Amino acid sequence: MEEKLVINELQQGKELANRLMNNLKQTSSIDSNKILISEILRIYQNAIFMLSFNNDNDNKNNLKRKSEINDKGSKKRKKTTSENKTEKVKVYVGTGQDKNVNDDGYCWRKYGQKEIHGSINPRGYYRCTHRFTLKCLAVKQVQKSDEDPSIYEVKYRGEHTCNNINTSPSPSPTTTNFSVSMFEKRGVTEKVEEDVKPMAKTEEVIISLDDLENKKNIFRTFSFSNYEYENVEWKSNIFSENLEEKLSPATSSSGITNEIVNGLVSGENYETVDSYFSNLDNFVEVGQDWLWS
DNA sequence: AACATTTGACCAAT
DNA sequence: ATTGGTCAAATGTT
Repeated sequence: MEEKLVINELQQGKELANRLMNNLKQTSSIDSNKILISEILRIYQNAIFMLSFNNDNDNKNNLKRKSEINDKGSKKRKKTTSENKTEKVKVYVGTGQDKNVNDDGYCWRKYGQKEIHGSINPRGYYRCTHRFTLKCLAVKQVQKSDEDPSIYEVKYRGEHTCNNINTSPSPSPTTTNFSVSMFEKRGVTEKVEEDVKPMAKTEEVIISLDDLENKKNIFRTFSFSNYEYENVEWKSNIFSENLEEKLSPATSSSGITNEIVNGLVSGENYETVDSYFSNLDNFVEVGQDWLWS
């Protein structure tokens, strides 16, 4: 049924793209087009995201072996003893427009930063602010992608037991900024939805925003398949199909690009949306640079 | 004063 | 010896 979610996302993405194409032929408001493009980008990112997690599941057994063997060893790792063993990890990829990647509804406190071998960008380590007051053991790692500086890879580990005692009027615990991330760059900060809605002047835009709410719910309720915490680079887990590719990040990013382009291109007809956005690189560039500047 | 961040040291695993 | 994750003192911010 996760597959159905992906298909649903892609179908709606195509529908939105078609609508955008019609808008472009006529003289629609720029804002309305921007929102459509944002939605399309977000939908495809969601779909890619979902698919990549399915791939992780496929590889799960291969990756699992090592740590299981290790668990039988006599050595234990430090004080994490209590819940030790197989910790669950959630990973999500946000765009650079997630101006504040940390703003996921929880309060985090940075406790470390490391240069990672083979990576250009350092990895930041965050723990829940309520670690000591409420014994909330959730942690996360944030690392800017080397391949695409506009992408942040965030790895979550451990469950929040703090019930998210907010220090600020921010989203509910289950809300992520992912769904609305494309809108953030324009705005002044925090109140993303409120920044967007005032520009909902045309009917087109209003419909899009309604869709947006639906998408947010879909994405929010989509349950990513957790997988065991492994030594294999989690960044590559997201983008690679096989282990060989994981070891050569240079090829992996282009790998997924080609996959997606192949999926999008359905013919030579220039009038189709598919060919209009036949190159993902341009596609992404449109979303990130041309869109808001 | 009470937080948060930075950053080198420390530790476990390999 | 190397690496990734965490600690904690120093420093910064509110």
